[in-house]
Amino acid sequence: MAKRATIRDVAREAGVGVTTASNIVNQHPGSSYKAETRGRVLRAVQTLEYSPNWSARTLRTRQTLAVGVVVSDLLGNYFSDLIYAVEKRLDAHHYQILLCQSHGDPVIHERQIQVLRERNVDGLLVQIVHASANNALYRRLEMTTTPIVYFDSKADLADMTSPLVESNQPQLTRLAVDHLWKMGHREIFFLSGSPHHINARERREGFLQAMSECGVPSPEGYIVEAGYQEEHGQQGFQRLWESRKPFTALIASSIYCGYGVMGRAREMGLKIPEDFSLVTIGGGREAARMGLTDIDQNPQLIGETMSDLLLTLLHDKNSKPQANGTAPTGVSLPLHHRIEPMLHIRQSTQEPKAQSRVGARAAK
Amino acid sequence: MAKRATIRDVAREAGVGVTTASNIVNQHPGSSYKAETRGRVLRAVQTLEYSPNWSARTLRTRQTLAVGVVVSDLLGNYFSDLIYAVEKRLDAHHYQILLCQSHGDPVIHERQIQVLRERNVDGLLVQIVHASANNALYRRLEMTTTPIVYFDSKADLADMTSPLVESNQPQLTRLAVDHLWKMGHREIFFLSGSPHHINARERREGFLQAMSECGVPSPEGYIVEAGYQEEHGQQGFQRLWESRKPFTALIASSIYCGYGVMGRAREMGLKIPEDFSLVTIGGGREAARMGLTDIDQNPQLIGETMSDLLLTLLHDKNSKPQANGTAPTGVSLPLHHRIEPMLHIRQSTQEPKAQSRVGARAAK
DNA sequence: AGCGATTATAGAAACGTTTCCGTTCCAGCA
DNA sequence: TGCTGGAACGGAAACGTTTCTATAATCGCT
Repeated sequence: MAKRATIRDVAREAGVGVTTASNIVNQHPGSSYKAETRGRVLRAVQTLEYSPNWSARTLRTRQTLAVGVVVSDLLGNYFSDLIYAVEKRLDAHHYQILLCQSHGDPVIHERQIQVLRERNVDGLLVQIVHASANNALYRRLEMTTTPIVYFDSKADLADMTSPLVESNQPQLTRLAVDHLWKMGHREIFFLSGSPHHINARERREGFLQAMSECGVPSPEGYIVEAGYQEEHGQQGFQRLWESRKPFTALIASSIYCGYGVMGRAREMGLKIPEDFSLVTIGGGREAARMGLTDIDQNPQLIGETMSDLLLTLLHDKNSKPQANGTAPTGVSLPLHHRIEPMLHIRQSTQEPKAQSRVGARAAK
Repeated sequence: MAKRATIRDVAREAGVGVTTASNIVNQHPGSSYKAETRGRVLRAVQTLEYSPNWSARTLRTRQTLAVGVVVSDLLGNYFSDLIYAVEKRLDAHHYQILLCQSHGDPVIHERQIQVLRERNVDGLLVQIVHASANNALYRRLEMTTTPIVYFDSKADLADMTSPLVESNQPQLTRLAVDHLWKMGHREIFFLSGSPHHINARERREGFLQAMSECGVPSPEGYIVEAGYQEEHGQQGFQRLWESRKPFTALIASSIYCGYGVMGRAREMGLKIPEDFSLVTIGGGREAARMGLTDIDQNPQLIGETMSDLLLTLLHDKNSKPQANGTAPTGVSLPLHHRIEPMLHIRQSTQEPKAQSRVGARAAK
């Protein structure tokens, strides 16, 4: 291919100065040119198939119109839904997204962020993973002027200045409890995620509070340590089963956990929802397909919120305090955004039949 | 934040020339420096927290280490699996990926590619959508020196010079037919995708051939026009049902189509696999979860293949013929890569019981 | 006619690299 | 001693923009 035309070529072709060409091409505000000149330049652009060199432009303007997105993994549709929304939103504002996966490794996580910053991205969207292990990283990032929006979880940091978007974690379990309780369930067990995970702890809190408010004296007994994966669901269900505790409803920490429960239940000849009801958390479209009552985290809305926050940060750098110590001068936008989850009632929950308390029957 | 240090700052701090600093920082091959000088420079880099300005570097070297990925949509896990693999592979070679969605709109599709090219990406991975509508676009891209790997479908172009990776389309249906036939099924219907889609046509061909080879005289009668979405599955199944044709097995064009079938079947009181067997195409993990016998397109392998192809193109630009007309000088790599699908046998298929030919029973 | 104000245009600097090309220094050798 | 050649290093050009500053032209108005 012939060498790409430069702005100088355009200027020469149109018989104008390079400033003129540049201003006209970029529709520089506050510059006035005769229609005829403008026409000549535009025609030159056409004939030479000129398009500006992005590197040169960003070198000069220090604006890449790119934002980095760091996510642990793209597997599963939670993050792909989220990124779907982010891409759509940012694209509308002519921002490109640079996608990175950290595969759950704190070291890679940090490296990816580092690389993105060296690439001069205008902003970052980073999932918070291993809040404790990466604490130093997040603290360092806070010293930076790079606009950042975090998501999915909280960092251990006391005074964050960057906004954070996540699900209203306690509400996830609370919605599930309320739904089941209203249906008449009284023995509701929660197969919780790993206790190391702060989100899991919050969901646990939500569960305990909701149960308390319903009048359950010591709800702690209704928590089963499980995890987010299918095997955790299996193991958790197994343990619950062997404990002989009676139950009529289960809340699974994730849809995978839910699958584990369903698998074991089937093996044991138990039917859902006839023998017990099941609510999953964050199952998305997959839960819909499976007819599972589910608490929707609304990843799309999360993505949109993140994008909007980042866009305002990008648009008005002042909203983030500069690291040199001066106070924020712009509008201070709220830092912690909790996206409200939604309950989708489907076929995996129904009113309990008194005689079908699973554990009780097993204990007979 | 203080202004970022430049290579000149490093040079000054280390008391060397800027060339020296640059060479040492980049470990420029074929340059020899005293260990002591190297030490001084490296130390300066540390103290100044120097990291090179990416735009300036790119401007000079014309290498962005970025590749653009254009995909119709991130919804569903086919593409997220694919991109998961792509990101992983390219990241290992220090390439970043710029992600775009075209939302199935040919105009946006073209714009995205345009934008990416203007950003001087080193290469492109583009899904072929609307092969006919975008024909001119693909032809134009072929005139370009930008390394490109296409995927997911074929363009209508006669002489492509860029490699293309896709599933072995006919094999998708053939595998399904073979599996069902071996199990003893004889009345196998294919709920096909939209006939405008070239992939659907090829899958149809595969189906017809496979059926012929099994000895079915006129297999055309076993094709039901449906589509890829859930409602298409519903409608297709409905029509099949109303046609009263007997069948013992169905092949669904996609997992969504399969869901549609399952939904209607349930409403009609039909059980899978007792009343008829069902095979879906490209259901991935979701099919595994649902216990559906499925033809796996292996998106991960597709992603890896694409990445590897692009990497060789990037590494050895000669493998792509230059647009100036000279013949390709490098190794000519095969252009059309068909990834072999895999059959996963699960619970949605079983041997047919002679008395349960669905349509026949309905006709009684 | 003269003059400031506005409009229309251009030249050249600056952004931060990499790299071409050149210089210095010194050991080795005839 | 004079010369060669390689090792070690530095100056400055070039990449293609945007933008600062300057200049020529036009115009309204006294």
